[in-house]
Amino acid sequence: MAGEDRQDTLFVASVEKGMRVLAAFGEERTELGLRELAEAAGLDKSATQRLANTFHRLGYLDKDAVTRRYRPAVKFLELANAYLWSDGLVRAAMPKLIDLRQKIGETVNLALLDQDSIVYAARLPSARTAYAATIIGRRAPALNTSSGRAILSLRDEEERRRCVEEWPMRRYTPGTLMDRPKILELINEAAENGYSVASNELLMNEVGISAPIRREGTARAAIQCSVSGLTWDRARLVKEIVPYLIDTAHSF
Amino acid sequence: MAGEDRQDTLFVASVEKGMRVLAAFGEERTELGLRELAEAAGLDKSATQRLANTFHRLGYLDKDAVTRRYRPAVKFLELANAYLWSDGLVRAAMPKLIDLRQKIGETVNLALLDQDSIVYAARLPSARTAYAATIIGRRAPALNTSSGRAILSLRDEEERRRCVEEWPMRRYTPGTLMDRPKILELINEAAENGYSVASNELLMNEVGISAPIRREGTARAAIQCSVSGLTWDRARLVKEIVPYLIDTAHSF
DNA sequence: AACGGTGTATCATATTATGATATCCTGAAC
DNA sequence: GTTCAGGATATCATAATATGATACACCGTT
Repeated sequence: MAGEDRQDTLFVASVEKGMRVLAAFGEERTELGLRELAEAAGLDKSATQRLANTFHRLGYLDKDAVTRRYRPAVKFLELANAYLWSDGLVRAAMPKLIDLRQKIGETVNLALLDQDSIVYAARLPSARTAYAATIIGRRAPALNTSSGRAILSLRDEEERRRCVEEWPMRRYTPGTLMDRPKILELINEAAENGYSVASNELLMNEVGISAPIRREGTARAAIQCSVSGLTWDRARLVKEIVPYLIDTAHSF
Repeated sequence: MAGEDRQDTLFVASVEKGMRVLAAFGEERTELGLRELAEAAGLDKSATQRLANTFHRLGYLDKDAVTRRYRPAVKFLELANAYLWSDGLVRAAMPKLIDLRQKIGETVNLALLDQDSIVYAARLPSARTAYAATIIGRRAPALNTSSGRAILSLRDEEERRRCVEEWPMRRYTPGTLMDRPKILELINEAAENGYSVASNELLMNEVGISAPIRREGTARAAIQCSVSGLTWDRARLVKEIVPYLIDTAHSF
């Protein structure tokens, strides 16, 4: 191939297609037939058939013998295990998260900043809550979470402003804050206080309080506590949770 | 291609090579240079270079700018998230695991049987423990775990015997039981009692107690409690943990 | 300064992955 | 019971890709 259509010989396009198949599954697509999978992955039907069959034979996708629909297999969890071993910050954080959850008796999570989102790498639920709030790997816009805002609060003002202007937002509840100036104000407030609070952003009646982890270079993680807005008010949070949260976040 | 070397047109070999690269990472290989990665994946150096570069561009591998070594990226967690949404049993189990952990105040896990191993799909640590015991995705031989034995206890005697004969074992501690007849005896005992106990198998001083989940067809999951062998004896376990464990396991 | 090992860049081409298409199967509608 | 539409499976000819080999650059060690 010549000119601008020259082949990129350091990129394996078949692998990219393959990963689009795996990435097609998620909260809203838990099992898919071939046609749906092709559509969700944006691929040709024949390619999807080959790729799905390949992943099935490799053990990454299960195929229902009756309905012929595909869904992720347990090997997906092994990939996550590899990540959890490779991230020194997650390894260092886990015992501290366990201690914190024991101490305050509420749900504790570890959020990592990844581009303009946060992704939960550890979830220590204290009591029953929505399933989405108990499993790792969930991604949410940084601007809409107390963790994202806490992490950004360690950036300088110019960069905070730029991030708030450019990064995406998403409404999860009627209470999700979509007002960018207000979000910037909350981030600046977090820079003052050392923690950030978000109410009803991802779940109704859920209050998230986060403190950024200061460790090695640009902050990319925060510890978050999650409590019920029905049983906690701001004063009580500041008194009973914030000191321990900040202590833990600063102990790295 | 003709004859027995005929191309398998439903299998994408490049994708298989790609997944070997991702699967090269794990507890003992948290970050790898190209040469190490090629060796671990059993691939040619050039192929490894292309595949690693591809995964890096797709966001699945991070590359250290200084050392040029690769390691898994956060997107691995998103793949796990997809699995956790797609497994109805894990979704159904989570609130029950949270309740059980609250009730007994000890670590609670959900183990899934996958071929001849168990893989942890949910981990609810109660107190500080080894990192390996707090993260999902870890795989262990079914025969060496209380969960594997509990699940097998629901199979008929003939199949139990066959599994104990054929499935692999692995020693983790000096206390890991490697005696197949003895393991079969413990599985039969679990069939009588409805739960299985394993001491010092994966970790020293750790006692695992598991009850199989009876739900839809062949049993493939168990709920496990993990306690310290230093503070619990068998009588106390039977009195204070087993009833709640079995109640939870039977509530599906 | 020399050398070995690792990572990067490039090459010619064999082989693979491709999109198109034919065929089969199944559930729904009539 | 028959027909039909849609989804899944199987197969094809070939364009394009992924390949292993190899040259080169760089860096740490001796």
